[in-house]
Amino acid sequence: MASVAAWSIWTGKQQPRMNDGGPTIVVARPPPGGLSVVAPMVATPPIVSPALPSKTKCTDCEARHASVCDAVPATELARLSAAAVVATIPPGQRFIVEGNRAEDFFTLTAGTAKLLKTLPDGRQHITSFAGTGDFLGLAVGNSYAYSAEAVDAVRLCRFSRPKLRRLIADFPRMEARLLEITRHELVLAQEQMLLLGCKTARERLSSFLLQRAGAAGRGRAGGPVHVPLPMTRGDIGDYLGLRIETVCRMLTQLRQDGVIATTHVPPAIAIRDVAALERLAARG
Amino acid sequence: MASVAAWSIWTGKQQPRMNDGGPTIVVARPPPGGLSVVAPMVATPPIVSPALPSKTKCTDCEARHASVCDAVPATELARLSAAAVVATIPPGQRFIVEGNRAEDFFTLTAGTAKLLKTLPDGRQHITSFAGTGDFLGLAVGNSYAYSAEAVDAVRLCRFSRPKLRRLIADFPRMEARLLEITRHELVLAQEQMLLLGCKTARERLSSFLLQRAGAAGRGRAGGPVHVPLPMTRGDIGDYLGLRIETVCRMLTQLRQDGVIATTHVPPAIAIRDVAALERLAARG
DNA sequence: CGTGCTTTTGAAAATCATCAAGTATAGTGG
DNA sequence: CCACTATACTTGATGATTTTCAAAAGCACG
Repeated sequence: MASVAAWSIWTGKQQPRMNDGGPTIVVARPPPGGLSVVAPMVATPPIVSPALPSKTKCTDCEARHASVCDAVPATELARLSAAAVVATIPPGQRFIVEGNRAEDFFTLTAGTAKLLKTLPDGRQHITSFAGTGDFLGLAVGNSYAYSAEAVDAVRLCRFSRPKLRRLIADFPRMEARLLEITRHELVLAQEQMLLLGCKTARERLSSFLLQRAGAAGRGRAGGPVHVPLPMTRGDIGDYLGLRIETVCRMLTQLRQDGVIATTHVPPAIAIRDVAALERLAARG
Repeated sequence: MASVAAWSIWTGKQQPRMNDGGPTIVVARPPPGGLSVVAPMVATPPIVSPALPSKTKCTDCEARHASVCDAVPATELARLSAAAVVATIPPGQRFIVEGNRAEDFFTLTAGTAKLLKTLPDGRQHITSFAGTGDFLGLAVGNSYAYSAEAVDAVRLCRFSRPKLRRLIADFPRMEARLLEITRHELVLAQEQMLLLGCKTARERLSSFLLQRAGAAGRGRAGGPVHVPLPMTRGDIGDYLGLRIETVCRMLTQLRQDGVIATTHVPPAIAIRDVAALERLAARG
């Protein structure tokens, strides 16, 4: 369930720069919504940490067992809380910028974020949607390997690189957990490559909906499966290698075939015929 | 340089089944070439270990520093040699079958292998081409996550799961190295997703050739860059999400534009205008 | 009740896939 | 040494899926 997109904590300077107070910028109120599509590579990602007080306790965190934090013994959670800074990111805000220095790592505790890579001319591809428990901050060398942007309201814990390194040194199980999670992430990436390389538009959409259904929790037997879809059609397209219009058309088709039903508020779809969708996901 | 596609040594039964003599089948001579396209999921992968004697020493291995074996101190290489079984795989032979029990892990010491995932209806996607130093055997649970097939003559070292686990226990740096390599693999996978999701056929081909040029060693300054291409056009298509005919046409186009030249023997291309190819890889 | 954004639908265009055929290369056996 | 076969590669013609361009419809917000 918990996927990672983790991090190169050890890469780069072997000698950790300790007194690293950090250039992380904390902004009270970000420019509302408007983010240019073409990533402003120069912008330092503003981190918002309003509303929720930082003193939220790890002991109460419902994301704990789904995340890397699970590797910290319950008796030591105070250590973890001390190292983490809780923040809330408003929808649309980019909190990791590909190519920027990787100073921080994040664990999502609520909401959904999209992880994306951008081509020089502005085309972009969403490599995954991160949810509760996911660990973010994969870096190549000292730079983030991808950008991350809040889809809906996101709550997360921020760990500075030195503090995370320290935690891992103190709790070696964290390293094993990161490796495990990374392996899983790699398997998912390979499956996504299979989808992008082989599948038709309808197969992609069907696979995506089933994947979301799985991520949304164990599908209860019987009735229609309810699947939240906080991301836009454009996001879905960027994730599946399709244009927004194609996503729309395929959803319309599935709706007309009675396989799914859609709701605007909350943004979601209901899978009315799981078997049919599975058939479509595999054989078009 | 060394990529991994590594593997869930710890996943599954925590209790390692020690006296696991192993069902690994060793065949002196495999059926020549002919492998059905649709993977026979039932077949146990035959491992061929002819010609080269198993007593090849790790001390002499030119792949050592590019691989996970680099984590074993030079003074302890005898331990490593004792754990490894050297084998040679003839072109076309599948030595890892997706879905089969993951009993062994492999380090390539020579040649090129293709790692692929197959859809129930036979469509397949090559997730990567593995070369010297690469570590193979990524598993989900106890089953291999992908198949692997020799492209040209492949030499590799085979480690049984228990023996590798033991090595890692004895040389903890191996675990760190595996993590590092896996991170790198994940970054590459994300870049491939970007390619598959966004790029046009010509951009894909150009990117691929540049990638191969990089894998083939640091391009020397000046003259045309020589890039070995041991895989078939069909393989390239399966890797790039294109059909074989499209691969051909794009290569022809690049040739006619004077950007590359091709040779049949040895199978390779020469990049005559690196800058032009880079332009094509980014902006079509 | 406009304004702005996302979603949806339609029609035309384009890229890439499919179908088909022909060429080249290597290996085999007469 | 040369047919003969098998495989890989190449090219052409056609077609289909998906993209692009365009516009309208549905909602949210002030």
